[in-house]
Amino acid sequence: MKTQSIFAPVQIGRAGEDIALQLEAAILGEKILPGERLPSERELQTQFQCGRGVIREAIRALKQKGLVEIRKGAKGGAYVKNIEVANVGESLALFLKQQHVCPDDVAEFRESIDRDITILAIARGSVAEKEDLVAETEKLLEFLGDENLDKDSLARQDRILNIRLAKMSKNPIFEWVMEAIQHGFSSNDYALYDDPQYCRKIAKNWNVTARRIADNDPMKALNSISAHYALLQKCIEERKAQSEISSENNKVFG
Amino acid sequence: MKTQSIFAPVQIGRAGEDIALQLEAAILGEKILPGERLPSERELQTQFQCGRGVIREAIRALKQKGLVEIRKGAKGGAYVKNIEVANVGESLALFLKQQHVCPDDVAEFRESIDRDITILAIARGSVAEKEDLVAETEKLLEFLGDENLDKDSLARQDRILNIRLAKMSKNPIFEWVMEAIQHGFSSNDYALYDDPQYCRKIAKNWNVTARRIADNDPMKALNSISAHYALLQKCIEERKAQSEISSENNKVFG
DNA sequence: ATATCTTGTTTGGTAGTACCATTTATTGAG
DNA sequence: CTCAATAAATGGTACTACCAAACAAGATAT
Repeated sequence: MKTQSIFAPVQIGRAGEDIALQLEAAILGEKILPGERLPSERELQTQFQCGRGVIREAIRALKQKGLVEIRKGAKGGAYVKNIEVANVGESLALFLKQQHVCPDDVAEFRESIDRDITILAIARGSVAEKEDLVAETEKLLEFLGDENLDKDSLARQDRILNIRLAKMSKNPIFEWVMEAIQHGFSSNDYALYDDPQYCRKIAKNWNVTARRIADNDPMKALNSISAHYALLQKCIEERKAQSEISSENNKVFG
Repeated sequence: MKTQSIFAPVQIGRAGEDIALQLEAAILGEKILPGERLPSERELQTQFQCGRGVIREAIRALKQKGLVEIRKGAKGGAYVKNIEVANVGESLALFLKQQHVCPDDVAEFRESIDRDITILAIARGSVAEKEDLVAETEKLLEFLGDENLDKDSLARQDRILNIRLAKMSKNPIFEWVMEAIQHGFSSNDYALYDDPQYCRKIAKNWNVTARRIADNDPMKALNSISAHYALLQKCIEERKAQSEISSENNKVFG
């Protein structure tokens, strides 16, 4: 029960954000290392001299940012963890969704990035990595041989290839961007794998590209990359033409 | 107010997350448009049949994602807004910080993106835009002429130039990536502007690059871009050598 | 009649309590 | 020693009460 003197420090408004910032600073400043846990909510409540709700909101913010993982029960609490690319990807995906980004722009961007990555991968990837990449593309061809074309498997394998190639650039940012873009915009590729014809072409193209990378032939590899996206563009266009009829508006909550 | 039928009550654990997802879906599904507001916390409390704390946490999550903006007072509440690149940038910045991404990698990535953008900008930018870009670079040179080198002004102008160039690519994704990267990693550029010598070189380089873009000379323009990042790399290295001393460890909780 | 002040209402922000569900640690029976 | 019952720690939820800010409408002064 403090009588509000005029000199009283203003704790007004947004205490939760303050606390969140302090905790975030502590984590980023590595005062609390990944694997360790923050004090319990009730403990923080006494340390910060505030209600538990405020603490909860602060911790929730950290959780949303991917800085901590929350566990229940005894020995539970907010455990500091390493941020995963998925978090950034989610953020980007949300953004792309809300902005109604046109698929062509995404494809164009991906092609540019892919070309950049390919150049770096040829220059920096080890022989083993390059051979591995070729092997993975051959897995893709195998999937294709199966009778029941499993769309999910194909999409997953495509994703693996992209990430593996990105890793070979030895620059984590390219890897991140690739993950984020894939996370945010896999729908187009998915559509691509709906059509068995495109499917075959894409798989073959991947294989050729990988071989050219293994052969350290940048120019031809870039050609393959461009061909890949030319296919994707074509597929997008066809799909656009088709889906101009079906414009469903399903209400989610009724 | 006939918003009642939109949301469904929740029973099982993690009610807060459920609610956050429902609200998010409503926003992304454009049931609630930007500029409009969600029902008040107390209203949602009755609609979802739960405590107000849960509602608050859900709304806070939306706020953290940048989906809503919260205002106090009458006519206050959670107003839906368009997600800004800043949100993606923040998320990225956090990631880069915690992962200790090395500045060289960031510079390399930026150079790649810049080159991609430049090609597109030459191909798609209007004559007016190109001349405008040159004019902006000359502003940079003017700043340089002033006695009191205002670091902030220079950094801001540099940022403006990057964004303007990105805009000329006519692909919003490049623009966003550029914004995100700048937001997440401006410190290096800042360091660059600390040194008047680099400052002058960079400004001159910008001007040359802009002219080459205006002249529709891709190869020479790319050369300038590479020169720009060579300067940045050099600056980063020098800085790295200097700052190998400062390492403070302050404990927060005791 | 217009401008300004006062008051009331709405709404988010915070504090606090109580209770539940889950997880881990401890204890006691066999 | 093993395993089940119990206790303790901790997040999850509900509810209440009050504060602070923003806005609206009415009352008052000029």
